[in-house]
Amino acid sequence: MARYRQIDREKSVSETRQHLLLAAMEEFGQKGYASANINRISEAAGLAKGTVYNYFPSKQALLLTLINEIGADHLSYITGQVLGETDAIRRLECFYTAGFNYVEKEPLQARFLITTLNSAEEEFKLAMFRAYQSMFQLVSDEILAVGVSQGCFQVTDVRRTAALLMTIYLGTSSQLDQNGRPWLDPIEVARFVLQALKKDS
Amino acid sequence: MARYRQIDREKSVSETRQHLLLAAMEEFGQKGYASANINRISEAAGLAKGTVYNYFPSKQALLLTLINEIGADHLSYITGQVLGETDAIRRLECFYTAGFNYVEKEPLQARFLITTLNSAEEEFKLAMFRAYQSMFQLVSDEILAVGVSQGCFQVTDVRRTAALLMTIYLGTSSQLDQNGRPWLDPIEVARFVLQALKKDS
Amino acid sequence: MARYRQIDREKSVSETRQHLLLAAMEEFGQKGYASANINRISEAAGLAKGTVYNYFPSKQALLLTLINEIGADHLSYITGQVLGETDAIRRLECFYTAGFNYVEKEPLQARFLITTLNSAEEEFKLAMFRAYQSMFQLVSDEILAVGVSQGCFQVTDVRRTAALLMTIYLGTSSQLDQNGRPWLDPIEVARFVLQALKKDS
Amino acid sequence: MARYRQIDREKSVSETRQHLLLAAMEEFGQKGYASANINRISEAAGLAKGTVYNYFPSKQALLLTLINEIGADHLSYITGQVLGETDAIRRLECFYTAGFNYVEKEPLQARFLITTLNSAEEEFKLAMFRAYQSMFQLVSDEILAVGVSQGCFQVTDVRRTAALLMTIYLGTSSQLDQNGRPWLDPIEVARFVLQALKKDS
DNA sequence: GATGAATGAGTCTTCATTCAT
DNA sequence: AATGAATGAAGACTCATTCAT
Repeated sequence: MARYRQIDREKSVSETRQHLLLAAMEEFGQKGYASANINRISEAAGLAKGTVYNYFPSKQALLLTLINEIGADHLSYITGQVLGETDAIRRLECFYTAGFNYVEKEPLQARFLITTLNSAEEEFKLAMFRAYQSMFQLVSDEILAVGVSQGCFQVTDVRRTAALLMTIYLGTSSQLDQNGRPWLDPIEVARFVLQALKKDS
Repeated sequence: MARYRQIDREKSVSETRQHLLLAAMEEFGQKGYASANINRISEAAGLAKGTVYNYFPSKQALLLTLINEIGADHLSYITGQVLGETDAIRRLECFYTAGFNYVEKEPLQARFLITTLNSAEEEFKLAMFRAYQSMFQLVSDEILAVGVSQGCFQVTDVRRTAALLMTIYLGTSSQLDQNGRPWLDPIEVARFVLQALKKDS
Repeated sequence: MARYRQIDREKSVSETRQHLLLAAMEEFGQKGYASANINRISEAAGLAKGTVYNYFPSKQALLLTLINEIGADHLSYITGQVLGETDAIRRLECFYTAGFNYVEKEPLQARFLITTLNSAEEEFKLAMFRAYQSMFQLVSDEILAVGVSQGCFQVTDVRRTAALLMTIYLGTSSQLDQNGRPWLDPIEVARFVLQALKKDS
Repeated sequence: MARYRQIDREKSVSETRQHLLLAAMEEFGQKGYASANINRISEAAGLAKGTVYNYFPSKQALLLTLINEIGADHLSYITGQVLGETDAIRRLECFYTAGFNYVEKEPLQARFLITTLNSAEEEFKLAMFRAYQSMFQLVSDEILAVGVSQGCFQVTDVRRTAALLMTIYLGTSSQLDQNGRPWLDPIEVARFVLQALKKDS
């Protein structure tokens, strides 16, 4: 019963998987989990309806895979840049700059992450939080705590402040203009935050 | 076949409408638009399946009505309190305090607003933005601009800063703990923001 | 979106339910659980595809309902007739006669019961056994035990013998000819069994 | 893309076929035709998904092959033992004993046969009947007719009685306990039947 | 012969919506 | 106004089968 389309045979299994993940990322990012359509994902990846299920056992599993893979990508992108600096102030600037860069460089990934983070489904929100635990650590341990010990930040509660900084990052970086580019400026945001954190002299 | 409930007839039309809106608010707030279920809403309102359609022409219209009604409620709550103050700094504090109070006082409304604001469906996000236009005006005209003219805030771009303050409000007030109460403290948040805005002297 | 067929409004809810059960009985009886098609059932009942789900929450629940309802019907039919006799020999004859009559009178029910009893799905077989527990009791307590105490049967193990008699009933009554009528004769079967049970004098 | 397993090449074509038949027998025996899964069969046989189709043109053909092969095996096992006896009474005892032995010795085969015989699909039931034609002949010609001519059985209708004896065999031998062993005792069953058949003296 | 990725028809199930009562 | 039975489009998922390698 199975009739083959003129398959480009240069497409390897892992490439197909990547195409599916890409298509799924777009679909989930655009529609959210509940409205995402699995058949559309297969077809957007150039495959037949049921083919996603050769790669992922369920819609849910597909989303969870994406959360982990893209979350890790996002994280390593930001972590890499932040830890490239030693000065806490530069690290904080870098956090916002890298974060906004990610949105510009990988708008689909960014959109997916924001949509999923804001998803109404508790389960996926939780998975996102788990995936972002390390980013929270980054902000609290490698930026705030370092800034305090370097004497440039004044922070009463590191965890709450870290939560605030992440909230600001997530909120501002997801405000996009018509063209899907961030509307605010990471430098401005960083300046705002630094002003709030800086030690009164 | 339709038999009337022998219900005390004190339930007026507008009360029924309110029950529906209440039930819908909970459902949409909990599940999001796509996963919300119209039957569940009817039943939670103590009505039969089809009755919602006597009040609202579609699921979509129901949500849009809610966005406008609850948005307006939220807005007037905050506006009322903010404009009760004259000092810009007090207004800003009041903005965050009132905002957080709203979440504690009307958790269902707040949850609905957050969920809808974060909804994946562009249409509803837009409706929310329209409904929140006035809140944006409040922050930029009645808080920031006033603070600048009172000489206590230093702001380079009022609109962007207003966007930032609203982002901070929306982000922080939606971080709830296990019990559904805000995790961060509005005073702390206000202090953070004031620190960032205050004029170097 | 719902467009109505020219509904015969004389059809009450419970009639619809009965139509569905009837259609389901035929479908399950003919195809077995796994191959039965829920949409076909709705349509055979003169309803639209999804309508079964207004009456039964799932394919499985529909089958279980049938097992219980038809099982009880079958049981009461046979029990009624058997207990109408007092003599154990007459009761045994009556057991087979009534059983075969049921097959002729209610061929669809009978077919459903046989198919389900032989179903490959453990779950449904179990439900059938539960539903038939009482028939087993009937054979062992009201036929065999009575026959022993009346001195006309000689039985070493009542339970095993009851199992054998039920096996014979189920096996012979499900052997149908081209026209769907039992091929063997209940009287003959009863004579065979009586011969095997009768006390050597 | 196809890489050969570095498997010792002692596995001949016919061995592979046997593995497939074995795996299929288990699957069909456990799940029935409709719920049986061809992929699971391939995998249980240690082969890739598509490989079944090098041996059998379709799921259906695979089942039909099994019916014939296992039916023949079953038949020859029983026939061999029955015809080893000359006395009709011994033959009848032997029929049940051998039959029950088969269930204990080859539980998978037996389960397959029972499941298929009870299958809801007419087609397969028919194939089973064809495969069992000879067993029916055995009972009627080599047991009953012989018994009659030896003067030890009294039978009015040989064909119907043969059908009854087979029904009893199939019904009793498929009643298994928790451990998958026959619950009834072939000797008891044979005694029951002999009692029913024996000539009144 | 063996492989397994791809196919796509088919099935259960959900649910917004309609409308006769 | 309220009811709720009926509708049917839509979507997640299964799986027998094909065929390029």
